[in-house]
Amino acid sequence: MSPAERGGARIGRSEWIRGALDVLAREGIAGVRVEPLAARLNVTKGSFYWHFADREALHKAMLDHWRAVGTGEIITRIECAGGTARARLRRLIAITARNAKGAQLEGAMRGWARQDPRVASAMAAADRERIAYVAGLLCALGVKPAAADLRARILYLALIGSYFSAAQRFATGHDLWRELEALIT
Amino acid sequence: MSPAERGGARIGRSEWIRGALDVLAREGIAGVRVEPLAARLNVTKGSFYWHFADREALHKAMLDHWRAVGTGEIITRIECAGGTARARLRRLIAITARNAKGAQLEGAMRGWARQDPRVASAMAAADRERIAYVAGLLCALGVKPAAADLRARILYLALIGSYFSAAQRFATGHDLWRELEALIT
DNA sequence: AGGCGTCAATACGGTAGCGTATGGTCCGGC
DNA sequence: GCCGGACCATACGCTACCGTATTGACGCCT
Repeated sequence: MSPAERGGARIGRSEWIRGALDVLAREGIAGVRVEPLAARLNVTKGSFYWHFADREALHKAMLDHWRAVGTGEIITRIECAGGTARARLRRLIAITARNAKGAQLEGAMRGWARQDPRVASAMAAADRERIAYVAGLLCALGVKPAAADLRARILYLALIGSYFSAAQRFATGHDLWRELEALIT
Repeated sequence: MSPAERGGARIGRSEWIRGALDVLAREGIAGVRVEPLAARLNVTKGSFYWHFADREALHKAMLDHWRAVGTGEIITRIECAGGTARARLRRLIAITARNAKGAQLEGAMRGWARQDPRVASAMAAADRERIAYVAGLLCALGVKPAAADLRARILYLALIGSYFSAAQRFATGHDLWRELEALIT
């Protein structure tokens, strides 16, 4: 049975990676298995082993893709939108604190990082970059550098925490983030 | 080969649960598998299926155990130690922000909760209880109830975040928590 | 001493997933 | 028209793990 016969189309490496990140977001890295993923993509694993040497290669590709596009995406978006430092900070919080899709993936990545040192070090690099960005915004708001660093870390930890808060009620609500914003500026 | 011949001892349900929680903390729920766990405990799965109906039953027992002893443990410890509200808050932060062992388990539980609604609801209940406790402490320090609730949530989110911060450097350091304590009181 | 309850070892069948090998289909260039 | 490369299907062997069934070791009670 050829792909055309089944109505399925031929796919490329990037479709595999996208699909894998999708599964990662919902089931964690343990859910990223070749054959179930192939079924989701309406192909067989014959396709997979054409594009990838093995499962490990897919994992590496997923991480690389995340590093390349997932890491700085938010910062880029905010910087492009422009505005004052306060507006950027607001936008950062608004974008991050909602946006369930990205939060799912971020959370799953952090779960993955707990078990794979390479992922952990990629996360650490992303964390450094993002915290530095937030600290810069706070500096622009007149917070002294030393305090800005501490407060950027607090804000960032709270954002990470919101990805894992089982009680959605506690992590959402504009009140919460407005209060936090007021506290750290 | 009997257990005595191998130097191994007969074990009970609770050893299985403890061992399973151990593995959960290190590898996530997907790592909790019957046969590897049996090997770790120096028995065979013959023992497992004596104590549990199936893998699912172990998962349920793990969750029950955590609910029973893991949830309120910290609060109890702090309340027993006594002291002023500020001292209790300090102790809470100190105990929670370090103590790698508990953090590992908490993190793994939160990862598990992402995939199992029963775990998620247990986590949510624990979150409610703990946040209410922190809010109570803040109230005792003179923070108005509405603000106390928001700030308790902020502190709690930051603590959760610290479990998942890939860059340890960012989640540790007494400066960070002292600053946070100063901000919310 | 015999019997019973508790716990564990072992052997077994079944399934899911990994990776390989091989051949088939489609499509563009010549 | 055919040829080669890109992509996929299929069949296969292998391992890890699940759950069951059966038997065996050990302690305790009478």
